[in-house]
Amino acid sequence: MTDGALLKALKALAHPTRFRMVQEIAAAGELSCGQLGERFPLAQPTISHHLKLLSDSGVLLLRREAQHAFISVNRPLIEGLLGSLPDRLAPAVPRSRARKPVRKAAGRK
Amino acid sequence: MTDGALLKALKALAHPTRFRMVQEIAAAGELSCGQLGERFPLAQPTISHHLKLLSDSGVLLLRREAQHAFISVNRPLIEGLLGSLPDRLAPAVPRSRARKPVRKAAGRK
DNA sequence: GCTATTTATCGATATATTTGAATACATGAA
DNA sequence: TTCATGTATTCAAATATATCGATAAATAGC
Repeated sequence: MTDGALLKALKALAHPTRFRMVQEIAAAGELSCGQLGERFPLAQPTISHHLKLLSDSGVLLLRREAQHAFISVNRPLIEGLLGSLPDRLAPAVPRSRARKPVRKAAGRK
Repeated sequence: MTDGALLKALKALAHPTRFRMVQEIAAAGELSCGQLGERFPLAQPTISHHLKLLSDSGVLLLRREAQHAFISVNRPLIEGLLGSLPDRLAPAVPRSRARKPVRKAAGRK
């Protein structure tokens, strides 16, 4: 996979309101949009917009029930994709030129 | 520490050009601004601006020598601060209400 | 059907970010 | 000092993002 998905998630998280939204939801387990909105001094359309960015990037999950939308954090993505950030950004030291090929699996493509 | 520094680093990384800049520098070990600039179809002031954001956030380190500036990645920050992202965002499951207080250190505040 | 509730979308405005041309700054060499 | 090189800053324009009021859409209850 390319870095596209990771970049999208980073972009979604790189805003103080959205970052905190994820923290609140993680702490609560699951919240409705309205319940989340009560915790921020922002208009409802603004909350809705931020939630859209977060779920479009995969950071949050939406569960729909009647006219409610319940949101939770996508833990696998947070631990997997975001956890891989250091490695994707700056893979351990590639040293001069790998001391031994370590038998790379058959070569790329 | 608050999440301020982390947010700043995320913001710096959440741009395709800057993300790739860090990758290039990580792969090369150390590059001058000019050498880095050759790898991107952007004007020199633009490169300089992106590098400023990245070093202001601590992701890159600048070493100055004569009229050159050599840049490298701040690996401790990448592994430490960025590595802590999943935990800072969504600290492991707080379960219903902690099965046993585990003796919380004296209570908050 | 109508009404209330909850969330999403549209449209406009305010603010922030990205970009590059021109220019300044810093340093080494002549 | 003057010139050349490499990097930073200033300024302005283009683009993107954040915000909110108004309104739409979906749905439950009547």
